[in-house]
Amino acid sequence: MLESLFLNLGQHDSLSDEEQALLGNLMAGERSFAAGQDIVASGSRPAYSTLILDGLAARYKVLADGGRQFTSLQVPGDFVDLYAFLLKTMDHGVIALSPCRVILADHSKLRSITERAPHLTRLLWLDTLIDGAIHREWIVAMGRRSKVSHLAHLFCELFVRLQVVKRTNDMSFHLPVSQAELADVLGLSVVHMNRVISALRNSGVIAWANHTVTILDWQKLQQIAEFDPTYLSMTREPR
Amino acid sequence: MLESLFLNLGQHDSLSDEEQALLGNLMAGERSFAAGQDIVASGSRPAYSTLILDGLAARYKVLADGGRQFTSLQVPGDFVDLYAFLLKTMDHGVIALSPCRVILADHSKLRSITERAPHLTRLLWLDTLIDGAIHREWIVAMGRRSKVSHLAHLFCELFVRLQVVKRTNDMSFHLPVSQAELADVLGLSVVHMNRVISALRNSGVIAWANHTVTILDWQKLQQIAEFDPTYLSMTREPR
DNA sequence: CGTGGAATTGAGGTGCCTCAAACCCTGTGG
DNA sequence: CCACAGGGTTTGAGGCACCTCAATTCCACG
Repeated sequence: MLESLFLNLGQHDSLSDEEQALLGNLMAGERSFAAGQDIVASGSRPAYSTLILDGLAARYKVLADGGRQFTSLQVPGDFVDLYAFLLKTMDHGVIALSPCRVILADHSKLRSITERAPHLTRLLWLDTLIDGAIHREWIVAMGRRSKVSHLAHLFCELFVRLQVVKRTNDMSFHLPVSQAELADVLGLSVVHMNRVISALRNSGVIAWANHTVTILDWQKLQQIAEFDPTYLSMTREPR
Repeated sequence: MLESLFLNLGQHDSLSDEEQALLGNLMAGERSFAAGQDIVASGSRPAYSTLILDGLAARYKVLADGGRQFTSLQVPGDFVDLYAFLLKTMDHGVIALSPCRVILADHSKLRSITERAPHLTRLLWLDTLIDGAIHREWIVAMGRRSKVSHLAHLFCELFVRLQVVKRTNDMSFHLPVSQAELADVLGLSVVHMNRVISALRNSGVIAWANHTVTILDWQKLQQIAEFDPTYLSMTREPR
């Protein structure tokens, strides 16, 4: 059941049986959320962190004028709010974009891992660091890429991340979001989001139907995106 | 000499004398960098992390067309690349925006802290988590704020962060960057950056001369920025 | 004084916005 | 089985934000 978590953490360094057992003991209490529901509320002080088992979620902030911005997308095997363990107060919300099955990690147990399992602690820390690396990549995309390139980059990133947790199907993956939601990822209006998607479609590198993205030309998609996966730390080495 | 680091880490939770001593032992080897020099090169695999003692630095990425985007600004008391300890390979560079004095932390020593000092480990982890929180706020600013609001938000953030490490002077702080460099923070052209600055100046909430920003109306600046410092975790509590 | 980098201003073009309408699904009730 | 409702997608049109290219001014410094 924690397959995705093991795949996710295990791609950066090897996970011992003992560590897998510790994680098995850490994660407890499954929950389900419907699409559109808040998994974690902004301003709350959760006593546990949440791991996604199935589904797609996103972190977001809402501004006074009602504008919403997603700051990340979370896939199976991702902790949506591991940092809340130390940050304490949520300064943003986490919403389920599709039906989500999650499982919880008590902060008290996380704390005891930091007291007794340094290597596992480093791997969990690493998980939050990759989160940060993805944020930096998003900042670059928002600031200096064309919108088409930004979208291409997002697709590259999602494809690679989903591949790690075995949620791709050949060159396609499920992306259960509306164009309005995607617009809140890229920081665009719905109308313009639609035109950017059309442009990428018309260039023939991707297809998108039934909430499923198919990469038709991976080479060219990476080129449009200037995608370099280094920031995802996909090498297995001692950490 | 590690005053800024102690102020920075100590604002979130209390730092014991023992922990201060550990940090004193950790940090060794002072270096200086001139404005414009790379402190850490993109693609490198540093064996140590770098703490800023004095000066202003920034993380950045450069795209194929030459466009540059800063992904963060680093002030005294900040680790510029603490995450390299676990991420291993730098996927971006760090540049000195003003003359910088720094001091180093061997990754081997950092590792031993994670083996023997869990509370200090959590505080260092927290430091990287706040980094991430700042990134999320930047993403929101780039995606959904007006450019004037974005700039105002940046000034609010810098003022608060600099205040923590005692680098403000009443309501002013030193900001040794050109407008072209600021443009690479906000993701704008130099020309438009200049117009955004003018707009904020003309609204009477800030003054900016001799590389020094003076906040004339803190209330109103926060209002324009919709600034809520929660994300900076400026509360002292057990972590 | 002269010189080079930074700041500022002007002007014309493009990207992205908003408002608005049409179209296309899919699900639901008669 | 059809009609309709409602959300999502697509298209059109006019306007503002931000771009690029270019010129001018300002300043610090040799």
